[in-house]
Amino acid sequence: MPELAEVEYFRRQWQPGQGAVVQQVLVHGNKRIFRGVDVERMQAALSGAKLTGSETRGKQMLFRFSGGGWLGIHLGMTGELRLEPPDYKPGKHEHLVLGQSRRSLVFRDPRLFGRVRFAISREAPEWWATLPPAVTSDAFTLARMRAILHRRGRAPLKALLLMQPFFPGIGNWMADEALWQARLHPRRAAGRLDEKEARTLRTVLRRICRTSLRTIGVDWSDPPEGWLLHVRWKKGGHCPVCGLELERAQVGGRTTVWCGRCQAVK
DNA sequence: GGAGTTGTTTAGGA
DNA sequence: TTCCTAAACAACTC
Repeated sequence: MPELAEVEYFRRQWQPGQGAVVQQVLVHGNKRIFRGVDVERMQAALSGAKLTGSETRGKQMLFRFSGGGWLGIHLGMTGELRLEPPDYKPGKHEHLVLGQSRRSLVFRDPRLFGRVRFAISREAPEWWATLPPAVTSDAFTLARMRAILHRRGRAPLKALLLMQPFFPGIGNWMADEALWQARLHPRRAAGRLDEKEARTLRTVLRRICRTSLRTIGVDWSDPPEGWLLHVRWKKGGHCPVCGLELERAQVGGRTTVWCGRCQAVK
């Protein structure tokens, strides 16, 4: 499920726990989810620590704790964060529960594609500090957009937009949405865009990120009418602009939806 | 029962 | 060396 805005939504779910002390840290099972983490050290460090802040970058989340603990969470394909009552006993797919006096902060992920990281340090850990600039940030300039298109010139646009080092937070539906709004065919080679198309793609990407953060990211409300998102899951869905039945095929290894008329190949 | 899934990592070939 | 693709990971729904 989670792309940029969904990740932000889930980060907010733990917001009521900010400022409160974690009394108990429950970890469920073996778990590839915790690969690379010294789980006992994490449990020791977070027990008695206060949750002091959190942020998202792309699909990554970081939770900061008193005592220098940093908890990184990636939701994978099916992860979610939620609140449950105090003394909550984790179910089968609930891998991490931070028990506070008034609530439990729960990380659930049935498919185990998610990932937990942990560090103790003064500054944010290296794997966090080195993440690329947000698509919505000032650093995501037109020059940067052009450089990315040039550097991965042979990649199909759809595959390029899914590369997290370049477009942090963009996932399958956002990539399709952006290409549809920019009227670009998903199989177009990145290096073949002209100046105007590159500018359009950047503008559209930034708007989609900002708008979905203000809707989905806040309360899971719907993005604007007329977005491809509202029809892309339905089989036999039609283009919101021209009404033509949408195309559907694998591009860049992922199911891709586009309009054969509005996004005609050049 | 089989196909498909809003993500990432890795192996292997070009 | 660099870049790209397909498979693997795992559990659920249709």
